[in-house]
Amino acid sequence: MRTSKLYAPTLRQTPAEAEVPSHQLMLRAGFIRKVAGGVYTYLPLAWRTLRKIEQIIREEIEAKDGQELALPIVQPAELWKETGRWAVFGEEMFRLVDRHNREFCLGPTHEEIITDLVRNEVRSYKQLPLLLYQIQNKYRDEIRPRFGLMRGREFIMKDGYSFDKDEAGLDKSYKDMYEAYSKIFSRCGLTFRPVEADGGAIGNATTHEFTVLAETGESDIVYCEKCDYAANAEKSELKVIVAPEEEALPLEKVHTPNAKTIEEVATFLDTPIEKTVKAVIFQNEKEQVICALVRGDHEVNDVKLQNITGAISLTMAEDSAISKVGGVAGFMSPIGLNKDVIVVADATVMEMHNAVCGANEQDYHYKNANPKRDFGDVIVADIRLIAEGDPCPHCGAPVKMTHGIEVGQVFKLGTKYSEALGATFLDENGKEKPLIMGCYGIGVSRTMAAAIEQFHDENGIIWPVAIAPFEVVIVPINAKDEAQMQIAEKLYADMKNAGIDVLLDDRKDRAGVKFKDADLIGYPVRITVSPKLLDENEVEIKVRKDGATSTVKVNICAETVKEMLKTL
RNA sequence: CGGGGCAUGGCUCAGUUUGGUAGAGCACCUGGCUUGGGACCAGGGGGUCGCAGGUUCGAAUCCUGCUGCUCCGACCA
Repeated sequence: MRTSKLYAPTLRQTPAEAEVPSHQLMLRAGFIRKVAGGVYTYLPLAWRTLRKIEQIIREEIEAKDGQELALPIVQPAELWKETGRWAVFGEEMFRLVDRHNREFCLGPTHEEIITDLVRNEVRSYKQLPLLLYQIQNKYRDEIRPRFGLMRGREFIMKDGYSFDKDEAGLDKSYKDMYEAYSKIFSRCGLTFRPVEADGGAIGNATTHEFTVLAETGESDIVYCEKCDYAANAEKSELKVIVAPEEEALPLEKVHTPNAKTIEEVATFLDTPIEKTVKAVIFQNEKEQVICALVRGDHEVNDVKLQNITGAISLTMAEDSAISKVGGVAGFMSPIGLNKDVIVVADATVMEMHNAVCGANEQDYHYKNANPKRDFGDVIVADIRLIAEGDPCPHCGAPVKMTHGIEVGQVFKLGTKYSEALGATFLDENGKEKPLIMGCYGIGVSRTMAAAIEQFHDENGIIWPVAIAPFEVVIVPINAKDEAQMQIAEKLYADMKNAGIDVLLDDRKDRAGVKFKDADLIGYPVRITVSPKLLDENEVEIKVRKDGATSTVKVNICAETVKEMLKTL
């Protein structure tokens, strides 16, 4: 490919709409253009990178006997109604109606479709295990698309599904995919970490997220440096902290004017924050009010809370809902609320003595609240969010926290979809059983963005070789100079013959322009054909990653670069 | 959905407070000159100022409504 023919319009200035590096750089370097909120065109450079990522995925999944197929994007509502997810997905699903008024959606994921396919064809355990996958656009009408390709409404996803006859088979399929994913992200050159994640609505399902470590990541990751524990913060379990025994004092109502936040209350009453109880009020999709109690210095883990209450969605409660259950925002506690409220207390709260909590009355709190005595009937559970320094759930050492971008997830589904859709097979004994399923996703377009988040500098992108749009760019300082162009053309031909993915920047622009573009787009290696080195029959090699330069004779340049690419 | 901000040529923005008929830099076209880090000179093209109403002799500017984008909070690959 020659740059003069390449459609890669670069921008000198950063478009105002972009906030994070990957978004800014993909716009500037001519990788993407926005068409609508969360919807982008992939230009040739982006498409080359995406195809390279996809190819790596294909090779690794097929090494585990996965087979690629293509499921439809347009999907009938009936299948989704069979599993109940037509309602569950809610606003996030792009829905459409055809001329006969039949309902469809644009696929946000494909469990329904794939299970429907398999239930009609798989009859016997002899046909198992089965691993099917596809790579295509997915559609989710996100509340708030942002960060360019990191959270789009249309995005490219690899989704795979395994079908097994028993748990042991599922364990094997899961392990296979876990290994394949580790290889995929390693081959893409990414620094990543598989972390334990929350199984969500499917109870205690086993699931791992593959997370690329990056500042701008939206996931909070906790990890332990002592052992190999790593988990999504919302998943991590916490031990109960038992406060030292104290004699229970009588409950006392105290005036606390203008003290609404827990810090203000603690300061006002001169009480350590560890002896206060914080109430956070949510409401679920049925508008039931849920009062979550944690120690004053702790935070509520809303994912855990959602699982425990079985809520489909949880939002912060409105003031009207709070007053309906007899509470006053800012002065909440379970003491004195009516029966319409669901109270969930963190296990640590129940072990506290003589604590401070709200009095459900403007400007009043209680002192000496003893949860076991005073809080009445409450659900006790682990609903606290882990924080830096909390003990590691495995070994007890203080945990660290970091941010990550979730690029993949492996999930043991079990029989959730096969039971809902009646996908069964006959086992060795002729007995009908539901298929045991697993599902495995990779955000392909997000992986591209994550790579940029992880590898860039003030001059532009720094692609890992494996997923760079081109591995090498040849830059003749002056494309109007015949001697230079002759060398450049020779190198271009040599490298193509050597199987190098090479681009020739034959534009008649000044050298500075071509250098700036090369850095911005981030080709791993740049070859400069310079009049200075012409007499020696040499050219310069520059590595994008560390800026190292060296010179090499023209006749061995291609093989030198070929070797060099293996080590970058 | 709640809360901020923005909308003027392809891009970045000025002009809006105090109405008077649209401007800069970059990009683009032509010619010249130039080639190791986003050159220079000369000439040129391109905008019904997001949309719809209204006020006014006159609206990018004032008023009303809408739309789109974007950032901060609850979802997800």
